[in-house]
Amino acid sequence: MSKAPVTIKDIARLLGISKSTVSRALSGNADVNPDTKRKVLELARKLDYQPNVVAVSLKQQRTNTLGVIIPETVNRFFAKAVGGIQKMANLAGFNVIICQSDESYVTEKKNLQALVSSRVDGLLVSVSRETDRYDHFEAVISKSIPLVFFDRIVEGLEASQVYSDNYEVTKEATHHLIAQGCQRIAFVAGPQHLYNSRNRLRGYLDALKESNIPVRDNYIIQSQYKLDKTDEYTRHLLKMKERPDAVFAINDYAALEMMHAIKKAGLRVPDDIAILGFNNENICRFVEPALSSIDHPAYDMGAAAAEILLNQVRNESIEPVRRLIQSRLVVRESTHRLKR
Amino acid sequence: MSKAPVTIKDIARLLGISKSTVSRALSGNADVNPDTKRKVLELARKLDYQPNVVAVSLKQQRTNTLGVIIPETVNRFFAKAVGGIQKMANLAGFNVIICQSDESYVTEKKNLQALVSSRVDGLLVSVSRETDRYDHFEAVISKSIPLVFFDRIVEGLEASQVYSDNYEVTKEATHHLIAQGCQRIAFVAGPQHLYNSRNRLRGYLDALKESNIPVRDNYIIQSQYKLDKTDEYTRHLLKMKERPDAVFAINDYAALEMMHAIKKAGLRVPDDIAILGFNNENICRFVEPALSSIDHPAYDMGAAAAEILLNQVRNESIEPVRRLIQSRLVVRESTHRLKR
DNA sequence: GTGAAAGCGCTAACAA
DNA sequence: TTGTTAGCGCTTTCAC
Repeated sequence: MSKAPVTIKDIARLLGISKSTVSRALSGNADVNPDTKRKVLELARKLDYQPNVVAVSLKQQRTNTLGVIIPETVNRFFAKAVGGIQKMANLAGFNVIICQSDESYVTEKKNLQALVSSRVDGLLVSVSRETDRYDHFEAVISKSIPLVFFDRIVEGLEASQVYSDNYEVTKEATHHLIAQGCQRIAFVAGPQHLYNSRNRLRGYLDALKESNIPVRDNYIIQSQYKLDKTDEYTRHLLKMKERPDAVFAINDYAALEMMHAIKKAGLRVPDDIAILGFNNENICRFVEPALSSIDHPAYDMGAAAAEILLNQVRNESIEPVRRLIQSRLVVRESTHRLKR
Repeated sequence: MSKAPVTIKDIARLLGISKSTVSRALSGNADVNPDTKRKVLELARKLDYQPNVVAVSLKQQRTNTLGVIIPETVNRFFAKAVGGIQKMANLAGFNVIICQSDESYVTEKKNLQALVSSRVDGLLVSVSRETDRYDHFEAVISKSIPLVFFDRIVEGLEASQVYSDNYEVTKEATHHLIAQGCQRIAFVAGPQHLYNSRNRLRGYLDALKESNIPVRDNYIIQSQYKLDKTDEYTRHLLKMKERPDAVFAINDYAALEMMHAIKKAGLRVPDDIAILGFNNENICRFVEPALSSIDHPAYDMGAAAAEILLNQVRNESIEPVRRLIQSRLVVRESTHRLKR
């Protein structure tokens, strides 16, 4: 039912000129008789002519489009990062296609192929939790398609990386808990094939070591892949003989869920158990006690990644770049113990 | 620097056959000598051939792509709706391009033009808060591009709509507050040119009317466009001579912020002031008191909208459809008063 | 300043 | 079963 869209051919026919002239008039970067140009622009506007970017893309061998793969849009961190990406891309006149891997390697690989097939000019990727092999990225790199990882980065590939200092900030946060008098600090760790999860765990362990606090394996909880087991962890932790006096949660929502359970169990936060979140969602400020957390500038990471990618796309030089974006510890009530 | 991607021409040359044969072998829906076919597929895999969908799109005059315009990805409601859209689209072999209007009419219009220029096969739109005229949508409709509005719908256009019963559920929720003994119910209303905001306000007003509770204008707060004035509203409400005994917030985050301020002011929720949110975020369950809210099935709305659109795209019939998705009131502690 | 023609990668009607 | 050809909408070289 769809009417055929207006093309330069239509305009040319109606004006009795050739389509090359119409093209030139429309693009504006070639000499065209001002009078002809005016007529063309007028008619184009009147017919609501929209250039067919599909045709332009085919001709130019570039789509002015960036492909993005993130684990999930409902994850606020990535939603914000996408905001930064889109901002930068649009400023540069680029479109953005967003795919979700749903934390699945298989889906991530399919997304990648779809984006390559769509001939995006470059790729921005935050890998899925499940991804522990990188053949699909290697294929992209061998095609010389510019690729920038952000946040959930992959090491050892010829690709740029925008990442935050998970190691440093986690170490700092652990020291902060220790300074509050906490000695039995539980830590919920993510999958260890992920760069970020590894660094967080390292930061935690090194902080303990630096403070001569023995590491106890049963305080380290290995979070599962997909299932949300926060409920289970919490019960497990509360039942321990030597109950932890602090918990480093895997994110803010898990922290709040834990806090809820702890309070239900008749314990006080932070005096019995201090809680630390991850991501510094808005909501941290509005709960009681207000939740301490670690702030990652998601928007900035997305923007930085897009900036690097756009540079590579335009310069045709894809020399890998590494950019660190600073995270920071935000101390609120949930980890602020009054000194005794 | 980017290497030229492998094309069917390359495969044809390497195999000493014509590119039409390669095309046929690859597409699989034409008679090709099984032996030739095998050779083609083998070489294609070996060279990691990815069909150029740009060329296919130009040829076929359809892109197998849906365009989506939402106000913001950081809004969880839309993030979830996008999840539903992508699921349906991918099942049907369609890609999705997502644009954010940032709640701006101008950006929305630009997004729309970009998507039309990209020759998407259909459009899914939730209008920006600022949008109060619809010329840009009319232009799309006059081009016979299938268009489905979801959640933030527009009335009076030849387009399909997927919406939730804001009127009914708001009325029900208001009656619930009244049943709890609330008589002075404050209501934070959204911009009245928006269909949803209008219906919510209507629901609230009609409930009061049905219960013979006089409407008091100063209990109705007109929320501003962009600025988050929750802080200001709350102080204003708390300072009133006849302080409200219930507040209908504009969303869950605003509700939590209000709850926080109310508690800080030494008042109890729900006994002094009951609070009702909107959207039923996960977090509602983990705050104290747990927040009553209204649940909108965002994912389902997105999925339903995509389903309708895909139908129209495939059938070439764009007879507008209206689909209602049920919302529901979720009562928790923040509006549950013990009867005296 | 303008037009004719070629070609981007692919599909499909037609011919062989 | 296969090859030839035309053409999707656009840009760009070349010639005038």
